[in-house]
Amino acid sequence: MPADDPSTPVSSREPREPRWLSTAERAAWIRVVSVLELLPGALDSQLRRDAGLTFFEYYLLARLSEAPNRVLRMSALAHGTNSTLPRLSHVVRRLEDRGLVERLPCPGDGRATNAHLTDAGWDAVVAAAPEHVGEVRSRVFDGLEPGQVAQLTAICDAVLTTLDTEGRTKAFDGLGADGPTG
Amino acid sequence: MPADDPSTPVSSREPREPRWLSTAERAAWIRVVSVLELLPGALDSQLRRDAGLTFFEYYLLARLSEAPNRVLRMSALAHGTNSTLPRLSHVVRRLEDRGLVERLPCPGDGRATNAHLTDAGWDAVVAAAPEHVGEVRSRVFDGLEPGQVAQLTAICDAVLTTLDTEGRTKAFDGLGADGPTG
DNA sequence: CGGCAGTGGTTGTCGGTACAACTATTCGCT
DNA sequence: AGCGAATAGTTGTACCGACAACCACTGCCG
Repeated sequence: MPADDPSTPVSSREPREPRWLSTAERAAWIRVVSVLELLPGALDSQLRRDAGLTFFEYYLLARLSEAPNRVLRMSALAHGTNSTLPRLSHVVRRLEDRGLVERLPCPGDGRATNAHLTDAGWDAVVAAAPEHVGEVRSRVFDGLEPGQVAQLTAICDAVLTTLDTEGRTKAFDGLGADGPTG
Repeated sequence: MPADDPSTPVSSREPREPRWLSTAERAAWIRVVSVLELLPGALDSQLRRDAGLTFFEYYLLARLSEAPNRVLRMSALAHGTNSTLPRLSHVVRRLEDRGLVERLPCPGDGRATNAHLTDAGWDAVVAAAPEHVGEVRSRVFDGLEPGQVAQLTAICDAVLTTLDTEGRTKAFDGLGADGPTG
């Protein structure tokens, strides 16, 4: 319990300890925190309202829709959605109950499970996509100038370097899942 | 249910419907989504591990620590944390159980409640701050060049324009809460 | 070919958030 | 005054995600 002067707000103390945030960094951070708090909620509620899907569910289905044969191993899907296997397992079970996805044992590796996007699942993503993309546009890109899009890409790449221990962001390099090779 | 060619991934179809994302926007968006997914988790787990606090709880306490007399009305606090009153009410109750915050009826407006940061609460934020700031640095700012910090600020401001229906980001302009004026 | 570490997934439980009622106080209007 | 509308918070429920324990299969190594 440091006995610092209690009349001074925590976050604006002098950098006696090295490495407090600079004024410019603080200004940026406050805004980043707001975006982290508000943007997921906005995306979630639009998708919920218009498609009955979570933001996470939507991206899961979208990932599957892009995969060869619309099939991906659970671990590859977890990787591709920046998620964990336990979380994914729960979500996929719910989606399976709704008929949007089905789980098949992976031929060639008895441990693995393949997730397959059903026709109903495909229809659901296709139906949800236009409005979702519209939301992303109106919430994010409409306010940005072209140069800022590139800046944003570079900034996120820099952040993901320390955050994304694997190369999750890098496309699914043909990690096709219908074969045993995995 | 559009009957689009099922062999084409949803997200790379031609812009027959206006307003699909451009290639550059898509590149940016994929990264933004990853950050939205990974960063909160990283911040949460560091704070949980080192201070027993949620990211949200930490920011709530930090906001209170910056307020005059360390007091804020619930609605002002909800506003300042980009949150809702129901959520805040639950969180504050838990923090009150832990002795970090106390709730007092607001003199002058019988409907309102003032949240007050206790000494224990102050100590908790002060103790948690250095490591949390270190985490923010290492996760976000260490990878950025000075120019990118300003870019990030501008980009978030643009996004928050459509997201932040009120001027939440703008500092608590002396919305002091110990008086009835609110 | 038999044990054993490592990999791939699933399940159980708990904490946290959203959403929808519901209560209590204040404000506006006549 | 006094009634209705609006404001400020709280509570209840249901769902989602984190974490830890657990099971099943594979692959290696003697």
